[in-house]
Amino acid sequence: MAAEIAVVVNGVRSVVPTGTRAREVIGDRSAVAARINGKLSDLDCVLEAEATVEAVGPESDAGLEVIRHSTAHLLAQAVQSLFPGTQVTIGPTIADGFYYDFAPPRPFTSEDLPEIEKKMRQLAKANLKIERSEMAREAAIALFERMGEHYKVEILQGIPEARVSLYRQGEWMDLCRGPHVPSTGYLRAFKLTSVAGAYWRGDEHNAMLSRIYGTAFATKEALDEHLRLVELARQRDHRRLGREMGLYFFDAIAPGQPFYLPKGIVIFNNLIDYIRRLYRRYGFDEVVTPQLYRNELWHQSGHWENFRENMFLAADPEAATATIDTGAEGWRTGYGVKPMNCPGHTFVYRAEKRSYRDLPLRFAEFSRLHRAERSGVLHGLTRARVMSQDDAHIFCTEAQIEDEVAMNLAMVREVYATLGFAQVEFKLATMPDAHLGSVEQWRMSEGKLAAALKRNGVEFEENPKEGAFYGPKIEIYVPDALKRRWQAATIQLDYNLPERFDLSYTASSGSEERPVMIHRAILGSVERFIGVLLEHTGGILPFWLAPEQVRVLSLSEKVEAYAAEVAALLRADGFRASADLRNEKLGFKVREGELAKVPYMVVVGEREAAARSVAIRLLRGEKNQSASLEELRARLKSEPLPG
RNA sequence: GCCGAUGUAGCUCAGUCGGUAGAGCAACUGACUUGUAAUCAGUAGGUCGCGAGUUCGACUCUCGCCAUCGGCUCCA
Repeated sequence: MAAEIAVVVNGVRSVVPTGTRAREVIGDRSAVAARINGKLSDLDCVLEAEATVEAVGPESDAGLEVIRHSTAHLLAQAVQSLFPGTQVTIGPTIADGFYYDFAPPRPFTSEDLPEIEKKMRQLAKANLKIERSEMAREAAIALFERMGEHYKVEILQGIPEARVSLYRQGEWMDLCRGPHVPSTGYLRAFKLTSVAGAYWRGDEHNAMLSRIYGTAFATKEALDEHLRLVELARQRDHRRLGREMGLYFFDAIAPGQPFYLPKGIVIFNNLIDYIRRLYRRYGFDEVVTPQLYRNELWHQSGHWENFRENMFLAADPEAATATIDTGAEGWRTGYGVKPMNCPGHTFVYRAEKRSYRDLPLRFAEFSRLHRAERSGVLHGLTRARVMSQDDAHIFCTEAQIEDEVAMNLAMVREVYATLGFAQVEFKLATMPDAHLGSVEQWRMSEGKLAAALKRNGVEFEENPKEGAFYGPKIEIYVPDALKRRWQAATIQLDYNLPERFDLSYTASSGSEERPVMIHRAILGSVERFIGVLLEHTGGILPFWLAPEQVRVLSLSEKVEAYAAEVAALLRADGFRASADLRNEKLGFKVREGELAKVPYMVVVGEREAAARSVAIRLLRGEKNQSASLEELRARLKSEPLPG
């Protein structure tokens, strides 16, 4: 081995003795880790050959990740010292922090967090050195076996490498790939945020572990700023906005189902009207099919087998035995409320003899769908038990698939751009392990979806094995205020349903062929979309969607009649206008208008009444533009209506 | 469904050791006649989520159920 090696540190070349540690060649004392030949490593990593070394600062993405990962270890150390008998499992970093899953004698509660956090601070203050070591995998298994860490043993048994790395800080140690900060003193700004249950390895058949979430930053200031932003995001929660803006509410009498108030349904209806206008342009035909079907339908469609747990079922009161699922033929007497429109649409398809000249056929429907969601998953409008989708089923030939998917993607892009969603995530969900059809057919359909995506020039990632069992799909995700991702739009290929319902069309050759079905929704669930849209906009909706578009504020009793006349005039023009004639000061009325997020406030006092004019105040305080009544009406009429 | 937490007036929340409840906003009434994010005063409003149990006595302690919140699993 050479006595000296050449290193390039942050772009500067030098020669150091072999065995020098990365920390020694990096001058920067604030560094939390090193990048050696591009690989993230500990600062104590020994340099044994020529290397390029870069400092990883605490504020960089990689540095933050190291800090968070090390903080997760600190958490585990604190927990094991406070709660003997607790086993550790895994503790990864996540988008804004980290978590650690434990198997404790009793589950943790949020009341345990302050004590754990206090212990973490003590351990951080002790500035324990964090040391890496390696050992043979078998030796590590024996070691953790002795320590009673059965989950770690299970993890080790799944690791292919012969040698594994361990990290020790003080008396405590953990199996870990690293890297970590050099000592616990580097961890200064962290906070434990919540506790939750989580299944071991994410499988609900496994044991329920106790998970603790936390976050960590390079500085106290960055941590405080993050906590402040989280708090601001909470105020955008659509459940809060829905109540504050008087849009909808929920009641225990109908779990998971919104009561839309007059203002809320305005948003709902205008979104649907917008999609309807697009349907005229894109060539869709709207239909309405039944809500309640004999269970025979669900047997034929496969929903009985695959979706029954999520369906609301009802007995037939006229049946001799009014049961739902008892006895061999019991199901025939029952009904099921539709959770999807697709089976109904196959009946629309079958209503006539179809030929290749008819295709593609595009049937759209906005009917309400009901799904018996498990109680723990409900989440305001974004996860409800009733929803209306801007649903459509396209029946086409194999050769038409790519064009159809590309056309629907264009529609998706138009809608999301119009509604102001700049960062939409596209995913291509591919063949799952349990699937119908041949691998070749799957790869071909996936290729068609990918080609349609590329034709639209959108970036997308694969979502491996996440396709439906009957075909691949394109999923479109949008984030809520807390950056949780919700699936909105979807485009799915389906070879199964046409088969089950024996659909066919006459080809030009005269032979009977099987059409392909494409399920697609642009907004997805209109409920979910409204929820995400409210969080995205903070409730400040575009003019065409605003429940109340104009509010006329009267300055005193003397101008009551004029204010009412202005509002009536605007209503006659078709605007959603109201007048606030209450005996209150202007400042109070303006405040309420702001809180209600009315885009136009129109102030009228004696000056305006005399001149038959108004003072326009836009939302967010852009104020005081005097205008004649005609100017106001012209201005409102120039507000764009999309589609 | 699972883990943890929460549930008090329309909304947001206090309520100590077990002795049958309080504020602000909203509502209603009145005064004020208002110029761009909260005028003042008064009045009314509660089976303390629901049901059992312990106790002389339960908003408070115990159990069950329901709903909600944060996660997990599932999913649009």
